[in-house]
Amino acid sequence: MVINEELKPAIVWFRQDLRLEDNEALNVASKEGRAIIPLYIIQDHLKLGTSSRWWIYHSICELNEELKKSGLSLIIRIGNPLDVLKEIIKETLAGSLFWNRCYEPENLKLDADIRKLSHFQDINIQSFNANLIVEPWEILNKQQKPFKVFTPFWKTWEKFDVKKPESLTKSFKFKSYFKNIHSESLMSLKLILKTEDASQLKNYWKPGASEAKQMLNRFLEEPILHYDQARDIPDLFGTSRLSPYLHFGEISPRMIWHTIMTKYRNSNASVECYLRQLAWREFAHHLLYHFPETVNVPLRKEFLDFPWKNDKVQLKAWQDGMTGYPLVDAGMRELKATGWMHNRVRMLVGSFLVKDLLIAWQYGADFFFDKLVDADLANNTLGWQWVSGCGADAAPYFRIFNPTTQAEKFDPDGNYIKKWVPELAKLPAKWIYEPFSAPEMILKIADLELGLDYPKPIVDHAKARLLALDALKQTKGYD
DNA sequence: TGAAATGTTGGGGCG
DNA sequence: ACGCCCCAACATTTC
Repeated sequence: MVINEELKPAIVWFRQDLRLEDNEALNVASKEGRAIIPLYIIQDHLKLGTSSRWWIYHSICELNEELKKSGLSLIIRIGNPLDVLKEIIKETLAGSLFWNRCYEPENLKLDADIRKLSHFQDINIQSFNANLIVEPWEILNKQQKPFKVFTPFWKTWEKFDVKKPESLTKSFKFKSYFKNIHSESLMSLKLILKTEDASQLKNYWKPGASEAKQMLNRFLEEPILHYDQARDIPDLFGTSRLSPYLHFGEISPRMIWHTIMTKYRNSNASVECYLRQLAWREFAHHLLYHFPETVNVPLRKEFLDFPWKNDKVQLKAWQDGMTGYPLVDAGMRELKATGWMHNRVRMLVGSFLVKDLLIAWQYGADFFFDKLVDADLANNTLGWQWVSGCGADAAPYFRIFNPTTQAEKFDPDGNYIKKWVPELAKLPAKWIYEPFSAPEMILKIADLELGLDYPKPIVDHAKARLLALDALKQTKGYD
């Protein structure tokens, strides 16, 4: 039987765009007037962290609910996307396949393979931009090369128009596909994603597009106006905490940008400071696209033969939040409990791992990728290469954070430390940054025995700093 | 989107 | 009143 061209359904493949609003692929498909097959594929080969798996499961449930309200039901499949897509196209005789672009090297490779399907099948394959304000290849410097420094990138980025989000009306109903198609159940998805490995995250997060919008609105009510100051205090709700929602595309950067602009037309310094952070996200994607090898390899090649120590026992102490430096440990424990860490503290724990412990940044990046709910290859890579001094616009090698000074500056009352390292809660603020310097009497009163209730420092920061400077100085390119 | 070392200045104590 | 020293406080340089 010949299927009328008009009736051929469109596959909308959801990837890191788990929302219905400002979703180009979905919009275009619905405008074509075809029946829509919304699809999500658990890619069996894709690297997914423990926290990401938990997040995806809940996000998919949400997306499914939202789709149902609009008359669609999400099809979930497991496997190699190329095979899965071939199968579904064959099954449904789909006439179009749409998705919104992802920018990781593996995903780009995959996209290229999938596009080739149109050589063998009569199918309209298109991808769209819904996840970045400016795509990585759209920005180049005057020499037609990618930017390696943030500020000039930002100056250029700022000048681009930000496309207005185009959204479907609330009561909109999609045309659904008439035939039943096999889909994995949410229950089996839950098992496959091993969500129980991170079940404590439910105490801190609610994945999904509607929560993303609420969080944005809450942030725009007031916190954004103090962002430039408050963002450095990990104990405050000074940052937007939208990173996981942005990573999974439960909210789009364009939605954020336009909501901010509508509310604060004459933007003040604090608002601009926040917008810069959105640009950092785009800068990270820019770098990942142009230098895909930097996922594993330092951008600055003189770091290739850096004499890392990579001590496994110290790595474990860092991961467990048992270094004996309270702010470092507070951060690592916040990460373990909540799947998130305040950025100020990310910089400190990063500096500590790489420079105090001389453990290669890749170990830190792997651990973060597994534990973070906002695990994002572009952002994670940029962050770790930045703190190590081996990346683009990186912190110079001699910039070594002092865990005590940072704590005094950014956790002035020790509230953040007390929250995540409760065994130190009884210490007076004066000693909470350096329990190992406190007099015996103070420790006794605080009911604290170092080495028993809380570890002694695993390294002496002052000595570690000198060793790091020495090692870094010998790195080629610095003399 | 550091921190430590080194340099400079100026007020106060004191002979 | 003056010079000298000490040392905060701040500025500059260095890693």
